[in-house]
Amino acid sequence: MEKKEEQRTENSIENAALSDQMIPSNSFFMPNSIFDMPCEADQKGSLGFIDMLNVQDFTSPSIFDLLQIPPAIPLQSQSQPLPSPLPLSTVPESSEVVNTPASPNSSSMSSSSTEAGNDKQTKTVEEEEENTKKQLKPKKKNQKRQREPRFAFMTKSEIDHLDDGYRWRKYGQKAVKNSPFPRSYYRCTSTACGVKKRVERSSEDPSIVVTTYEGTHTHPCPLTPRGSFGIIPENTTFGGGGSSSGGRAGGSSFAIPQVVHYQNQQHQIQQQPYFHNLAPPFSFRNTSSLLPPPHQERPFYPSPPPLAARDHGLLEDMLPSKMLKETKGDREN
DNA sequence: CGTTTTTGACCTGCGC
DNA sequence: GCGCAGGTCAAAAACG
Repeated sequence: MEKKEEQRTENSIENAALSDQMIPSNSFFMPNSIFDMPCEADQKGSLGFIDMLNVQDFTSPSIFDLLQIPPAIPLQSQSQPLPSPLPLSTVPESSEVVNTPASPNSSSMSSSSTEAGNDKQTKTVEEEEENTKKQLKPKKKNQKRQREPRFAFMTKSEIDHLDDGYRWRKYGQKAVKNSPFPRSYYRCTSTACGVKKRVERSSEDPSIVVTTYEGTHTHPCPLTPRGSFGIIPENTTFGGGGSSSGGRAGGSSFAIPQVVHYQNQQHQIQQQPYFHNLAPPFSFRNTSSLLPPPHQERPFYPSPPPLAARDHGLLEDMLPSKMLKETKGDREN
């Protein structure tokens, strides 16, 4: 049983989150860039954090495109150099993570999902809707449950449920084996959107919240009065406009998102450096001290801005020195 | 009153 | 086939 236990333990988080991707460590996706992009998103409809991740098709080019991310891009954008309407035709989701950092700076947040995706990605939004609905009820029969591409983030936060601009409804909570913290399951409240997300705290570091997004939003961010990132609305995280899930999770918090490396085979969450440049773009509750003036919109940097300078100070204030070391080390690599 | 959270039960997948 | 753990459902409760 021990073995099993170990395995399970290891999987607890990875399962939750991953298995699907490999995200290059030293480059989540440059908050500076992505979160600054909202300048554009802002004008067109405002994209939320998740939008950036999954729904790059509404108006602006995918962040991944912007970031010059090669092949391995999340969700639909994968192999889609240009923005296109949701229903991508046939995205050969090569499932495997083909992370090929285009450049040292390119943040390739690959997504690729191994398990799921294939079908859905080829379906139309409507189909997806139906599919989602069906899954809610009749499912439970044959056929393996299909899973969508997933993205996992490690976030240094006091609260479990971070605002990301979308509205989520909690539909379940489960105790995780070998973890004192339960895992919460959320679903996007938008009827046509079957995106889910799981939130759990790392048993190793309670201050870290592992958020796993699964699926692709089929709608623009509902909240975000004015863009999601970049502009930092008060009391907003991830540019979300306000509250999510009823906002009951409220409370003060700060969060430092960090992409987790989920390696299928290694089953290991690498304690990657929390965002190298997590400063501004990422807005978190009560982090005003870390943020630039709310009105300050930042231009999108095609290439990483002065990150090195940035993550210093901020990071050191918030992260364990150990992590910083790792961060540095990672960066040097 | 509508929406969201809570929570126990049920379903599913997987390893043994 | 069995048991375990993850994931989801759905009724009840809580909240605004």
